[in-house]
Amino acid sequence: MQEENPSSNPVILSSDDEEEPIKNDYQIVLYDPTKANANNNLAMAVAEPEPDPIHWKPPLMQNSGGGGGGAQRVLPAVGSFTVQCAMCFKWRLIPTKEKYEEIREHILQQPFTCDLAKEWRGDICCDTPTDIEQDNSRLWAIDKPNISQPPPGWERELRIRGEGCSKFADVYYIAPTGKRLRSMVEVQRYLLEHPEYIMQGVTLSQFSFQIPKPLQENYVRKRAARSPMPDGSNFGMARPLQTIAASPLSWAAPDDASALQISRPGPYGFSANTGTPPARKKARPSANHTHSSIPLQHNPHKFKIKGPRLPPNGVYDL
DNA sequence: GCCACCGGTGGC
DNA sequence: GCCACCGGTGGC
Repeated sequence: MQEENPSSNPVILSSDDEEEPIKNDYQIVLYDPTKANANNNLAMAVAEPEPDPIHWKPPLMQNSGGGGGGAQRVLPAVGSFTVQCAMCFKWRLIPTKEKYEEIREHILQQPFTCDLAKEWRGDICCDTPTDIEQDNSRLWAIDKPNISQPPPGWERELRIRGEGCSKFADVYYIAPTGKRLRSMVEVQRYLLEHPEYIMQGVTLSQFSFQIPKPLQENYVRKRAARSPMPDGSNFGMARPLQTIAASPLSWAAPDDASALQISRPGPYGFSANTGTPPARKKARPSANHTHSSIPLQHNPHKFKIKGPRLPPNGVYDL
């Protein structure tokens, strides 16, 4: 495993070939040209190449509906998708989101290679120059592998949050009725209320709310420490107060080069060079690298949900 | 009033 | 630190 890059640059740099393209064999990467009308890949890059949180200003918002609480930040839409060839490590743009989801669904079992791109680009092969260089002009994020395609008629929507937010992105599923669902619990509830989908064969295993991981270090604001007092109290505060005068980022976590595990593939890391997942304090069943099937898929009819806000037995029947 | 977006929390 | 979930809120 190569050392992580302490700078804020993406780790997979130096474009292509020679310079060992890094540990990630066939990572899927979403990249985001950071703004609308960026239908087209090339160098849209409205974004400042240098992340500068202090002076960062949201680009003009081309209104997409309601606002959020607090400071408004732009949510760039993912404009394009790219997948790395497992043979030559070059990036290949995937023409549609649907195609991308199709590839992603079985990426572990069926690694992507340039050959597969012949389907939409007949003349392509591993000798063809890379479609896109990894540089600072775009926001790069490593997606999770083996996410089911949404059921027919449903859409999986990924919304990237602005820099400095507490999370990188949100996943929503849009039901055929237009209803937006934002968690497994909500999907569960919705399916129970609309048994027709269950009759059609829709199961929870077809949903995943996993989000990609940004390569840019510190894109996501780090969470303040909990319960700093020895006695467990927190001076009555759940977190540091963010005053109006303070920059939203002024109390962000201090610079910390050690916080860079962003450069690795996610918990499901599909880095063929290492074959090892990032070290975790505790191996969680669903994050176990040794079995590569989709989490939740083992028993499509019974889905055990972790977490506090659950039915008493923690098990939903579908 | 709706809902898109963001923050925060508990658990691991 | 990451994940899953969901409440709050402000713009529309």
